[in-house]
Amino acid sequence: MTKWLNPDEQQSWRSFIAAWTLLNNQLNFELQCRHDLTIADYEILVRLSESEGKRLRMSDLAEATLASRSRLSHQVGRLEATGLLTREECAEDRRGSFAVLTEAGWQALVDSAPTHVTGVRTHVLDVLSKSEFKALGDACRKIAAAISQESDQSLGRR
Amino acid sequence: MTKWLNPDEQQSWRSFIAAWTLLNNQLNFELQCRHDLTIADYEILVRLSESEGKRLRMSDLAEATLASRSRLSHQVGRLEATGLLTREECAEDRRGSFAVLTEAGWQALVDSAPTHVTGVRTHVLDVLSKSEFKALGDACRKIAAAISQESDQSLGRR
DNA sequence: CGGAGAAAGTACCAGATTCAACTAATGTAC
DNA sequence: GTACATTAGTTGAATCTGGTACTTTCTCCG
Repeated sequence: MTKWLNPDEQQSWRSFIAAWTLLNNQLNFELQCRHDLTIADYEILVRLSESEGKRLRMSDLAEATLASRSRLSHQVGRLEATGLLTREECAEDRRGSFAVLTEAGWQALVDSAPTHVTGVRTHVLDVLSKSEFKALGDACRKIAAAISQESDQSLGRR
Repeated sequence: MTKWLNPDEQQSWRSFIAAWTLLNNQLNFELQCRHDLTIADYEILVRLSESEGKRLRMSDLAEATLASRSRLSHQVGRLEATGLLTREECAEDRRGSFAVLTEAGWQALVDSAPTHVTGVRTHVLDVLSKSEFKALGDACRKIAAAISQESDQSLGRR
């Protein structure tokens, strides 16, 4: 028998959905308006910028950004078309390829990061106390960990 | 000058993104697998089911589900095609129309709700203590409220 | 070795989402 | 009451996403 959510739980759950949706829309809007980048683009640039040699294997990048391989492939294609990154083939594993940040990509990130970070600060950090934000982070860490772990298990069970 | 996120803040922020993304994927997967509904479909059915006469004006439904009008219009079209709801014209305002839950739509909701609620419980409520979940809800409420309020203001400023 | 199976990526296709343009009805101001 | 701006909602094209099938390369094990 299903145990339903009580009204409080329901409301919290809906707030979670609303917070994420509104936040994502807003941050995306700001980024797109001022720098012609989507959040997804931005995430990719960030991950590459943080990596050794400003490059990552496609799969690693997909995993880091929680995108499907297919989606990432399309997206990298687009970013390559606009010149923010390039693909390079991988010497050790000739099936593989790297996405590599170009100078233009790095510059795009440098330009857009202040917008994004300021957005996150304004809409999240400034709205919460330190402990509230920490609690949010902790809860989300647990949720993410639980799902990741579970899907590892079901993969293992195959 | 931009004030960057420190590593802890960064990590919490990324957990928030990860939690939402993984959760959404997972819940969507469960719903789609077993009931051939997306989360978005489900949300629409829920909102209609909660409304007077199991009907809502398109704009109200769009607002409730945080969807754009265009998106909602397409989506309602699809749900109409599968028979889960119908459109009815609005007598008071002849520009307007209602989305109305059909018997089949109600049944689809009755069937799928246990899957969804169980999913939310398993992946969220069971993973957190009562107070952790409450903290999550409270933080999200504040975030959502802040963004809504801000965009109201900027609308007002027009 | 060599053959079966797994992994990395891409390509293709179908479905979803956005954007801008559009129709039709309503509201408002003179 | 007629013209202008607003609002409700839809439409179609362009873009984005996700699933699956496919190619190439690697790995493992006999």
